[in-house]
Formats: sequence, C-alpha cells, structure tokens
Amino acid sequence: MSQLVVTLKKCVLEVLTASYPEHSFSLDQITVNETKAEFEGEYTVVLFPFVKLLKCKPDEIGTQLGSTLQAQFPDFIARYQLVSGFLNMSIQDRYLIHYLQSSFLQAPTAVTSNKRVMIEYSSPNTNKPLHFGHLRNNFLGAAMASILKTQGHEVVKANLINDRGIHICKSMIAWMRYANQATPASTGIKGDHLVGDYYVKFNDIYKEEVAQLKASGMEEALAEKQAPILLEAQALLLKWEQDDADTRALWKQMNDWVYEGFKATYERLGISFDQYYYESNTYLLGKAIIEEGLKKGVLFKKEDNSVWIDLSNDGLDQKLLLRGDGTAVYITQDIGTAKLKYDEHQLNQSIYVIADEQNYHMQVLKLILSKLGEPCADGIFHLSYGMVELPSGRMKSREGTVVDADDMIDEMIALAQKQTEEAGKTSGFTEDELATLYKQIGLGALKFYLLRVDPKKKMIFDPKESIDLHGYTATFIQYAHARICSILRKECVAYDAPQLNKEAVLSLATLAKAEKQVVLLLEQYDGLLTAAANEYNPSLVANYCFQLAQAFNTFYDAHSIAHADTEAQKQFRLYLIIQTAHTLKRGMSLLGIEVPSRM
RNA sequence: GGUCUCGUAGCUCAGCUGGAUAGAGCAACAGCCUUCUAAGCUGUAGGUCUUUGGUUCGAAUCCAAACGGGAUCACCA
Repeated sequence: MSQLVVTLKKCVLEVLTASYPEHSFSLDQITVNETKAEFEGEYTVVLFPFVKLLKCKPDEIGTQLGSTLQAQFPDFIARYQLVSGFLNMSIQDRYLIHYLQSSFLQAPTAVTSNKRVMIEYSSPNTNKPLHFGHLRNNFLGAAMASILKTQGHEVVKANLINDRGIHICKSMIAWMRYANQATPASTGIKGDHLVGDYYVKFNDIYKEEVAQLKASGMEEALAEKQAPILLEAQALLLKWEQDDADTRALWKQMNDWVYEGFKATYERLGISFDQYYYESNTYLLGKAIIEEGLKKGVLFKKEDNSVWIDLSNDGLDQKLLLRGDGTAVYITQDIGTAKLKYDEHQLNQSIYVIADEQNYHMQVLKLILSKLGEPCADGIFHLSYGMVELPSGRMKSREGTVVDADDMIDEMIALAQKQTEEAGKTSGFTEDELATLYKQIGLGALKFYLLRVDPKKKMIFDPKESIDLHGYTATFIQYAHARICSILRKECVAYDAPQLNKEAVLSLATLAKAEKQVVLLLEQYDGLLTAAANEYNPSLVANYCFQLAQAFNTFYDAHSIAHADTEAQKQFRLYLIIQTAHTLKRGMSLLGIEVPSRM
C-alpha cells in the first residue's frame, strides 16, 4: 500500500479517536480508495462503516472528520469534499512537491528479510526446443526472482533439467534409426531443434506402426503398447538405467546438443540461473526418505511390495511412492529433490513455477512431505500459472501445433525492425545500435505480452494477430522513456546525477492535474512492489509501468517542460520526468525488459 | 463421476481483502504534428459483469445452486 495512504489512514484514525473517545477504532476499519476521476480530490475515505458504529449520519461524520483533518494537518490535507457518504480528500500540492524532492533518485532503502528463497523455473525436458508456453514460465520465474529480491530476500534461481526418461529415449531411437549420424554441426540445425525433430519423427513413425498393427487386426490399446519403435525406446531406457556405455554416450551427446541450443535461447532471452539440478542425478533421491516413512508407519506396503501413502483423510487418493521392484516414480524424485534443496540452502521458502495442470501433483507433494515430518514441507509454494493456448486449443509438441520460442523471438525482432523502419526512425543509429534496439523492442514486447496478465489465468495467444507494438505494450513504455531521455538531452540535463535546483522546486506552490497524477503514481511504486511480491504477480508491475507511462504521456502532451512558465515549474518538471524515467526503467527491468534512451 | 479452476465491451485483459455512474488496450469512428519523439494525445461508440437465489445500508467482488469452458484424478514425466 502506498505510504501516502497509510499516512492518511493514520491521520483519520487519530482524528476519529479524538473526536469519538467513547469508541475505539483500528486502521483496518478505515477504507481509503482512489477518488473517482469525476470528483475533486485524490483519495477518498469511505464513511459508511462508521455510520452504524457512531449512530450518526454520514455527512455529520464526514464534516467533522474533514474539517478536523484539514485543520490538524494543513500541510497534508488541502481541502475536502463530501459527496453522499464519501469524503474526498485533496492532498496539498506542496506535500507532493516535497515528496518528489525528498524521494528523488533515492535508491530503495535496503531491506533485509533474512529470508532465503529458492525459485525453480524453466525446468525443461531435453527432448525438444522451448515453445511459447515455456516462455511464460521462464519470464514469470525470472521476474518473480527479481521482485522477491526487492523485498530483501536472498533468492536462488534454480533450473531442474529433466534430462532422462522415456521421452529422451524416443528422440534417441529415432535419431539412431533415421538420422544417419546427423549432428548440429553437420546440418546447421540448432541442437535442441535437431533433437526435437527426431522426437517428432518418433511420434510420426509410432503412429504409422500403430496404424499398421491395427490394420493387421490388433486392438488399438494393445497396438499402442506393442508398436516396435515404442518397445525399442523402452528397451533403451532400461539400458540407460543399467548404465550401458553406448547408450549413455549417445544420451550425453544428444543432451549436450540440446544444452547448447538452450544456452543460446536463454542468452537471447536474458534468462539465467544460479543453480542447475539434473534429474539424472536426482531421480534416485527420495528412496531413503521413503524407507524412513515406512519405519515411522506413515507409509505402507502392498502385497507386491510397492510403497504407498494414504491421503484419503485429506480428500485425496492413495498415492504410489515406490514401485514393487523398488524403483522410483516421479514424485519420489520430487520428494528427494525438495529435501536436497532445503538441506543445501537452508531455505525458508521453495517456490516452484509450474503450470496449473500440476496443481494436484504439487498439492500431493507438499502433503506427503508434511506427513513425513520433513521440515522442507512448510516452505513449498507452487506458483501455479495458466497455460498459454492457441485459439484452436492447447499446444501439443507431439502434434506440431506449438509456437516455437526461437521462431517467436525472431519474428518479434523482425517486427520491431519493420515498424521502426516504417516509422522512419532509423536515422542517427549505427547498425549495431539498431540491432540492439530491435532486440530491446522485440523481446520487450514478447515479455510484456506474457507478463501483463495475471499468472493464475490461462491466456490465449493468436499467432495470426501477432503481438502489437501499440497501446498496452512494452513499446509504449519504452517510448515514454525514450521521450524523456530526448528531452533531457536537449536540455543538457544528466539522466543519472542531474544538477537541479532544489530551492526552486520547493518554492513551487501548485501543481497541474496531470503533474499531480504522475507524482501520485510515483508515490505508489514501493507499495506496488510489495503487493507484487506478496501476491506472486508480476502483472501488477507491468500494469503499473503502463499506467505511469500513460500518465506521463498525458502530462507531456498538456505541458511543456522546456518552455515552462517559471523556473520553479521547469525544475519541478525535470524532477518529475527524471524520476518517472528511472521508475519505468526499474520496473521494467524487474520484468527483464530494457528501456532504450532513443527509439 | 470426485476435486480444482475460469466465465466482465466484437477481441485480449484490468478491477475481486464488498463502496460512488464497471475500466484499459486492440479493432471502429471523429479530431490533434511551423513548439520537448504522433510507436503519442483528446473525444465518440460499444456492458442485463453467464443465470438465479441469498447475505448487506451497499455485490462484478462474499455464499449457494444451475449452465457453459478448462485442468486433474497414471506403477508418464
């Protein structure tokens, strides 16, 4: 919450307590909203909650409250207007001017929370390249890591790479059968795409083989299990688990190709990690915890020796934790990794950025760890996000309906170039500068597009409509920033350590409405970050940056900075736009988006 | 079928810890560049907030039910 609102609430509380000593009040009883645009004032105290309590008419309370506030805090409250149960407060212009001056270019106060947080995101499979849906995961994880850091937490960014399993074996089989030793080097195909191509190839052949078996009279369900290529893949997985040298070598080879490809994509995206976990190292973890759980009697064995947990008292089912042959299942590995993370880093919180299709799985994981008495259980938090869908439905890599991440990045950068050229804005840039600019605009648009909606909600992406560079976009915000930088260049005012006249600013008495709007938004920034962190919601930051850029544009259109009426006004406006530029830059950088100084 | 989740303008989304006449962007229409970047600004039009009940001084927001989407309920990961 904005500090100004907190201050206002405290003032209201003080006045209420003094005016109605026979009652007791608390801060959370006081509702303060932003005043609707059609009324005068900036913030509004809602009076209805007090009507019943005080047995007075709203207007009586309002008049009492308003006049006392104005009298007691003349430097803060300029005026009040009472409109049918709403007390609209006008904040003193001087108060806002002082706020801007005193907060100007102040680094955010270094808070330390002593909280250590791990955030796991990306976590790709190594059998195919990243697609559009993965981008949402990556951007969300990276943005949340940055946002959590602003709250003083120590953040560890982790990537758990799913580098083993039947899906990799499928790519391997298809490669062995059909690739004729093709490599990224020999084909010029990016490693992750090459491996992904053979994953698709596998599925094509698999479908053919199933169809053939069906044609020869086999039932579909059986055919799906008996297709030769699938049997080969399963046999390969077994060889992998038995540590067969050739299998491991090919596996490593193909994974390395994929990592090369991922590395390139991550670098373009500006996504990074502090720690990698590999499932080939972690998939055997968790068995010890299961053994412990058996001893404690939390888990039980069935006749076939498989190990289970009964969650029926929690409204869930029985869940398998170890197969009858003693091998681990997916959740066994998760149990082990959760403990490993916790032990390695003494985590207070462990966040998993995973799509909402795994809500049930994550719920079960946390519950099991909790029942096993593992201390890591409490800190587990599933940052569940909705899937990105096409207008035709879900993306399926097996069916080739995915929007490839690398393609999308290329397209966005090309779009940025096209629109920049069409707008005739390329002059004065070197080739390198233009390349950087197109990347900033293209990637910015992509990131913003995926981060601007509430993570919890699934979103629909229509490739045909592509991504716009107008309106509610990163480009809009970048443009506002570039405009400010342009003014500063013309006025010969430094961006970072400007020489401004503090006394002149403080001598200014009144603000225009558009100026006030910008200051009020600037004042909300810190509170907004706290909200974004608490709600795990980067879209709040995106939304805020857009609003701030919009308020700046409105101000810019209505008032001249270079030709302000007075020196005081000009100085104030320089303070205002510089602080706006820095705030936009900071906010956007939390989303992983750069803001150019010219575009 | 059980559990979870979503349903707001033609489209994509805000608003949801209850508060005033429900907001943006895109698309449509009408204006604004001899003055700091028009990737911008201003305005018009567009809504039974899926429906029905309930709680309340007050409901898009909370509760219940219905209808309609989606996810999940694997010895896959």
